[in-house]
Amino acid sequence: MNSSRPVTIKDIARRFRCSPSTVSRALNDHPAINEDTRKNIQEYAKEVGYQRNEVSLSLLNKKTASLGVVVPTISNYYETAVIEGLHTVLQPMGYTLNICVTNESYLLEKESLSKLLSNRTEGIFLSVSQETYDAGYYEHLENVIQRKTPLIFIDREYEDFETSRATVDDYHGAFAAVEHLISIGYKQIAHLKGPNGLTVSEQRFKGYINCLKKHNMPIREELILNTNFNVESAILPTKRLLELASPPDAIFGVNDQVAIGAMRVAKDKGLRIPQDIGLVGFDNSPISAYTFPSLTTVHRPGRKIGMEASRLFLNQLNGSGDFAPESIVLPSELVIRESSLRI
Amino acid sequence: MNSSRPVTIKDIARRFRCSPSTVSRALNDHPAINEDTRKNIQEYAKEVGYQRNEVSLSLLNKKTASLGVVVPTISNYYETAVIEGLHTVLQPMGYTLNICVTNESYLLEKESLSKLLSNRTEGIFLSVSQETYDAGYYEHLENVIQRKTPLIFIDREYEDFETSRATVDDYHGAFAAVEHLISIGYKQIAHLKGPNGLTVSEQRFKGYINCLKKHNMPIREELILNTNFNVESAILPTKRLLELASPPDAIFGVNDQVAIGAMRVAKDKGLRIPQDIGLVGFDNSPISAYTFPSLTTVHRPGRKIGMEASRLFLNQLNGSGDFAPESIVLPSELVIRESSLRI
DNA sequence: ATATCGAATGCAAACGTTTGAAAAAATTTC
DNA sequence: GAAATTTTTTCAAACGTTTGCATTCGATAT
Repeated sequence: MNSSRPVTIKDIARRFRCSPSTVSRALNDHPAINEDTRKNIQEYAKEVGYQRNEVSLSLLNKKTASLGVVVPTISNYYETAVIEGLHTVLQPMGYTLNICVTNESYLLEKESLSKLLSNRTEGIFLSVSQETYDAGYYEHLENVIQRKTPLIFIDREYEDFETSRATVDDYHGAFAAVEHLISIGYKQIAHLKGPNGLTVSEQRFKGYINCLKKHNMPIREELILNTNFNVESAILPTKRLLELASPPDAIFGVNDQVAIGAMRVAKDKGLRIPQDIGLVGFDNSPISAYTFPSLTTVHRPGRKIGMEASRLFLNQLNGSGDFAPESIVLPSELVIRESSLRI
Repeated sequence: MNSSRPVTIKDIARRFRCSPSTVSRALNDHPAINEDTRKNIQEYAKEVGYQRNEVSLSLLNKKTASLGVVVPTISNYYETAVIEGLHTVLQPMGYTLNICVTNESYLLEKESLSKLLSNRTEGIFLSVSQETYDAGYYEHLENVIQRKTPLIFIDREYEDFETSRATVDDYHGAFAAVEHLISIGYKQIAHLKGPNGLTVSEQRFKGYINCLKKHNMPIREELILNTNFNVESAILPTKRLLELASPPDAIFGVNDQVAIGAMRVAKDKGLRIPQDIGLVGFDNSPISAYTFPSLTTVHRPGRKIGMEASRLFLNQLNGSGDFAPESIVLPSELVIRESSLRI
């Protein structure tokens, strides 16, 4: 029972009738320690499985080597890709990642951040939740900034903070996607938009609109409907689109999930893709290459985003006092597959 | 610059010319504190954004409220589902999850565990890496057990440890999958096996073998090839299978990824699925429902596994001294789709 | 024999918080 | 106005580790 208490430096000191300082120095190969003492102590420590209590060190040095990652969800491919990217860079540097999932809830986001600050996390990667944006609150962020804890926005962001951020060029990706549909010859292009207010949604929406404008195509309000980033949320809106008197001949979904939902509905209605209706998604999730027909989409480099975000964090950390926030915008890339290739 | 140092209880005490104890008690609504004092201190604390240093508390109470999750990867659907399940139960209880990715490497696994122990993590969920099993080392685990840190195995496990574990009934899932193929009328059923040694691989393999035996079907060694759980690793083995003088008329893949890899190769060879060759996977990952044809598979309840594992952890934590490890085995369930439905 | 030096070790403070026990202050009682 | 009582506050130790400075102990040089 008692054996479960971890061995401390004091325990070892008692055993050798010496002071904790000596043990500490012996374990850390301090030169001023007698060779024999050092060897004996190190051997004994190994034998009893001594493991330095990093908590006490954290307190002493005010360094925790832990970072917070606050994301709306981890069940999407993209988010895990980002986390993997963060991991790739930061785990080898000794950082520990504390993953917090907000489920798109403002309250959970607030609590997560508060918890991370209490735990003296050394940096926070944040992709804000949908509710947060809707609510328009950002006191919980003020808090982080006041602490001068490096805060890196990932993808979803607030425009009005002096922080670093890593985002994908959603605007041009969307623009390219829609332009591709136009070039194929689609005339009535609908958009299944993401939730209002989020930068991601709005940028893609803007790309859609501006591309239509550029090509002098009419913007039909009834062809723009909101969805929620997941498959289910696309079902009803797509049905409504296809039941219109003048239905669209192509749909640009805010992400792959939504496009796949639309694909389902279209197939159920007996429409042929891409002959009767063209489809484009966004994300280039692995699944998009295996749907039937395979889905034209816009590649979003999640792993790279994670790695870039790490870099931004490290820059801010090592930056001397006069730190200037950086914004990294990675290009997105159109991936043309079958779902839009009407000949 | 200086403003970034977090406000401490001592700072507040100085401000009110009182002792830290008073501040601490005031903040914690201790009854023995004067109402006015309490209010003033609380107000001021809020104003300056005081946030309790949990690190110091961890040291004092020997409780860190953090748990380790050590997994080979997070880029598969199943793993993230498990993590989500863990999250669902444990985040509301105030636990923080430290995710460590081993990339199937023994060394990384060892280091991760060591780090988690040093950080005085209160429990560890472990899905052992492939290399670890191959190497046969388990000293790093002895260490965890010696510390009496609750260790919960997830899916991949060692047989010979007295720990709790949550696994899916791979054996019967595989058995059902193969039996389904047989019932449809497939005669030459190949198996793309996972890496040798891992329980997951071996159980599914055993299900495959025993089902063939039960139905008096010959076991052809050349129809059993190893893969690595990912799409790419299935390509070559499948090619070899299809180039045999007497090729299989069905393939049971160790997971969906592998089955999808096989599907790719089969289609490239001009084979029709399920008419010319039947395919079954394992996992019921979201992608499996959207491949063409959709993939027959075995559902593996990742979220549930995560939640059950949490329960096991909590049991062990709250259990009085005489703790007996539990093994939870969740049933897997055959999901029949198009890839095996030859009429 | 004593001063000097170098090597090895110990002391004490610090990180931020909580908490039982003691002390101080305020209030009540006679 | 003093004693008793209650309310409020402070003291000190503890958690585990590191580290500048002081100390001790031999040994060497004078």
